[in-house]
Amino acid sequence: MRDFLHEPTNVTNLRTDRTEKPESGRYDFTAIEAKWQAFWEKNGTFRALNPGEEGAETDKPKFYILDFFPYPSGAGLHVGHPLGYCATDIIARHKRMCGFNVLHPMGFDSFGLPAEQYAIATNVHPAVTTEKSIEKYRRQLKMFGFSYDWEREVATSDVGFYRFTQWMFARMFESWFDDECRWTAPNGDDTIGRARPISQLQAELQSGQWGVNECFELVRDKNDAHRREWDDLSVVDRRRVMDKHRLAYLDEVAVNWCPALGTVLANEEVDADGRSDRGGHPVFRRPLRQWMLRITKYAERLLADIEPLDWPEPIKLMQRNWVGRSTGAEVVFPLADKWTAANGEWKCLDESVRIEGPLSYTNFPHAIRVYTTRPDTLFGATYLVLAPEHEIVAQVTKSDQRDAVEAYVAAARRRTDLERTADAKKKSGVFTGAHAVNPANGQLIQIWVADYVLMGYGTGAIMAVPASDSRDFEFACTFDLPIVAVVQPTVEWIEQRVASLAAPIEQKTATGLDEIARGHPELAAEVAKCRARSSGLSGRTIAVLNQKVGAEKLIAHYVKHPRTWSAAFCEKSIAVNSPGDSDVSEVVGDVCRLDDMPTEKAKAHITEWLQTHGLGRAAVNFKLRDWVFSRQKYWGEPFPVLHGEDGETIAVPDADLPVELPPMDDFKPIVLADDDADSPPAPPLGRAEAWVNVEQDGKRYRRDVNTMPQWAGSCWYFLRFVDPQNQARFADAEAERYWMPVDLYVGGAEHAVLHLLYARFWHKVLFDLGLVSTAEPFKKLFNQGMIQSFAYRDGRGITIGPDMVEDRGDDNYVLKDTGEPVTRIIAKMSKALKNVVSPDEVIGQYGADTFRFYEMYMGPLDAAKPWNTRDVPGLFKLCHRIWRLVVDEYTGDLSTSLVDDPPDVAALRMLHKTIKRVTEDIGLLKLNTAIAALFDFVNYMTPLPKRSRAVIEPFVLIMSPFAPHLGEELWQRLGHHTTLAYEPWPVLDEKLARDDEVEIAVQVSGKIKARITVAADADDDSLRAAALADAKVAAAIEGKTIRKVIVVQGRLINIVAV
RNA sequence: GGGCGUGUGGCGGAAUGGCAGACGCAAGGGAUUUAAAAUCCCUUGUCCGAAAGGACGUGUGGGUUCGAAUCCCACCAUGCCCA
Repeated sequence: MRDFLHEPTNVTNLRTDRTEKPESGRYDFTAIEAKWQAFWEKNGTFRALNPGEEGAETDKPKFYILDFFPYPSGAGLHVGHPLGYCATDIIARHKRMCGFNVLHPMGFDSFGLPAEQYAIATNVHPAVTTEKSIEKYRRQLKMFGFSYDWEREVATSDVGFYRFTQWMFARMFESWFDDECRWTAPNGDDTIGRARPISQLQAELQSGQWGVNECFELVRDKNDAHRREWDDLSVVDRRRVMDKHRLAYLDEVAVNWCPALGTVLANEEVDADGRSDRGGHPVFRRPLRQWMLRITKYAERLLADIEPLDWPEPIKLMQRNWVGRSTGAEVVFPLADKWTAANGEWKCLDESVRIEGPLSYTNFPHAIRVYTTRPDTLFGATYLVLAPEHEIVAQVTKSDQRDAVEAYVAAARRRTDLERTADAKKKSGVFTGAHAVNPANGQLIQIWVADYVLMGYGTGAIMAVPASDSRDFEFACTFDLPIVAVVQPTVEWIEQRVASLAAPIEQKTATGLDEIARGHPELAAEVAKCRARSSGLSGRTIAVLNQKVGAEKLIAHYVKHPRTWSAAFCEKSIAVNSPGDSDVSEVVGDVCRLDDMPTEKAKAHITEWLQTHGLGRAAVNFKLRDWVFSRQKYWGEPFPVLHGEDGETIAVPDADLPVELPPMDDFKPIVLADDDADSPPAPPLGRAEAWVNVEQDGKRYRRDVNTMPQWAGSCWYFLRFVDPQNQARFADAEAERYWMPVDLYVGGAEHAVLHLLYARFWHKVLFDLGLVSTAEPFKKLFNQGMIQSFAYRDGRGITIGPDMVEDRGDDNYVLKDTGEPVTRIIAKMSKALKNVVSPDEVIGQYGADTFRFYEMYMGPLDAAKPWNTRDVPGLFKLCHRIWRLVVDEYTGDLSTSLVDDPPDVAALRMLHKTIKRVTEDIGLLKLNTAIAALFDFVNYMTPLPKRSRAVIEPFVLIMSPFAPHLGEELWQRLGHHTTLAYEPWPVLDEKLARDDEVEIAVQVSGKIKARITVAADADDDSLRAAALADAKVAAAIEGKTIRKVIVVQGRLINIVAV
């Protein structure tokens, strides 16, 4: 029977009955969508023209609307990808109809690890698999009818694209960052610090304007004692000076080395157990020579410039936290066996050391330098902790501790940063046997090694103030190190501590409160009373406690016995015990006194004291690290540099770009034993001998065998979209000035920090070098939510995919096999759960317009929401109903209800209300409620016997951004001969969008008692009178006195009566 | 462990200080049909009630306000990001 129905001839024969619909009148989405996609492509409907191109209307305002471009994986799109694409397409189409020149491009982020892994797994070259994946994505994307200008498509792995990625890298290699450059940018911003061509640095040095010190740092002061002149430097040293300043530089840095994969991994490619994301192989921290980008130089500007951007506040916050700016001080802790402070002066016991000039933070041998955000707590620094990698560890360790320290350092190397800091409870560490001098009070303090201190932050050493830092507190408790309170806790904090110490009384332990009670007999009595009541301590009880004992006494107790409170007070407050009554006779010079100072003042005061005595200096620190920019992979951009045999590294001349990735049959990395932490990396490119060895100007060089990370191409692809065919430059300057910045950038929040931060940094370098016109690339950012899927959970809490579960209706779900009931939950789409939905099926069954409607109607664009296939037919029905507003399904002609008569006022009102709602909601990216407005319009129109063309035509226009194929088809059937893509957006008549009469709720003392209908423009007095005149209202206020009447225009009236 | 977000009918959601549940799905009823699908119309938060009507109701508990889903505090649950 089914087969029979699918026979086209038989179907035709069956169509004798009037209820069978002839071909011409049906909503045939397959034919319609194919027809209009072909039409748009053939007519170049969505070609965006650059200034200077024939036909370009540069007088129009521009709108650059961009999606996060996808990574083309082998699996193809799932329904999560197009969510943002549908939204941007609606905006783009709306903007076109509002008279904007719209740039709306699409491309592919096609270099990177997943493609390479896929290629290795299938043993097919990544170039081949990537091209296939892109074709699949392109075909899928085209099914949706997106109005991309496909002639602007780019792929980051195309040589025509990555030659400019290389060119930009070369610019960074040949630039340095001038911290002190004050300049006014073309956009009018006054800025400090600028990337400049490195040739300018060389010129300044050559001319003798600037010099360098022993560390090859720049010295601008001609009288600096440590200054050396360019002319006095050897050729090698001159080269070192240059290399030290480049924005792209080589350095030994600690990286995640995975021998089994033969490559370093990014932090996000390492899981919490210190194993590789792919394959679960061990990962080691070890120093390796890597390409680095000096993003830290831009930390201040990355922070400052994010402020005015129209980005979601949480994303801005995440970026700020990532940059992690903090202010504090760097402090010198002299080693106890090398220094004494006698007669008001530091004396070095190591006679081989000659100190030139006065002691200072940078001129203080045999000392440990720490960075702290809380220099005001220096008097509470009771020990020092070094990161296991700290170079001074071996030097300071005493012989009887050497074995223990070395074992500890070796073990720490096997742990990732994540592991080391994650488990805050289990503190580990080892004493070096050495001591340092606390410079504020002269006391000897122990030096420990512990892996909760990371080499990457600050100086790799910390001063531990257990009373003011929770990690130090736990560490001090674990190893029984001294705890001295130097900041007086606040009343609120003490109250909260009392509460949390008292809370467990009921259950088991009362030790915390007992400790307090021991110090204060009055309190002990109260505690006993509470315990007798066996109710624990409520907030009220604590208030009573405080009244009897007084918060001041509790605070004083904390200051004396911080350990008993089992928590550190880490906030800002008032300094105490600084120096308190400790013996400070050993201290150099005048004693620094901080007691009674608020934290900020104390910070400033001690920082100045440290500076004066050569023991420290004010410092700003960032969590942001320089960007590790090389990978030992095949499928990425080769570095456009050459390494000479003499150690010289030069950029490949621009004329020789691109440096093409050599074709290799064997593109796999050399993999090593899992635990071979010390083996050298062997990138695949190293095996391309013919490619690696080059000769230039008679000199032999080797190419760099690393490749760039996946982020590289995405740092600037939006610039290439502006002028994708340009062979001479990454983009024509005039076109760049016209289109940039991106007006709206839409994508998932998962790239919120890294991609967006890297792209901003990259853009700023280009900006400093005068290559682009805007300091920031993305004006407005919007994060679409994740599309989730349903899954099920059984009694044991195990998650089960939908294929195992039977839906018995009414939220009743059971296991197919056993009939065991399960509950429906919302989960991520994953292959493992088999709950991934492919757009191909949905579009095949219902069409692209229905798909677009559905995804936009699911809920707010930025919210995570579950895909529910069962809801899709509702939107399919909407397409049908819109169709029938215009077309007679039986004949295929225009509907007989469609008339040329002028519309009645009610219909006109409905139209203008709909225009208003849809227009406003599109502007706010609230596309779900915009579609609800379309539903309302259709619901209103459908039962009407006559529908005026004058309301239907504007409706077709405003629904067309959502369902463009349907829109175009209806527009054509309504007698128009051109695309509606550039038809002016219907003009709203505000007067018609508002009703003459409105229903107003009348409350009596906040409860609704009646509803009255009044003129929309009625004033307060007449509203009040109308409300009081209502019978139900009169009944409700019977016998009461009216205290107040609140009138909210157009909303409600509240009569307060008692 | 820290930060940020979310919590509303059977389900997705609407309302961001002013009539809670728009709109859609699902469910039920009716019209049409030989029948079904499709279509069109109606009902549908919970509880009490035959009905009229009433009470309750936006995770929980408190607070601010004439008025709170919306703002504040605490807690619970859940998601994301970072460590």
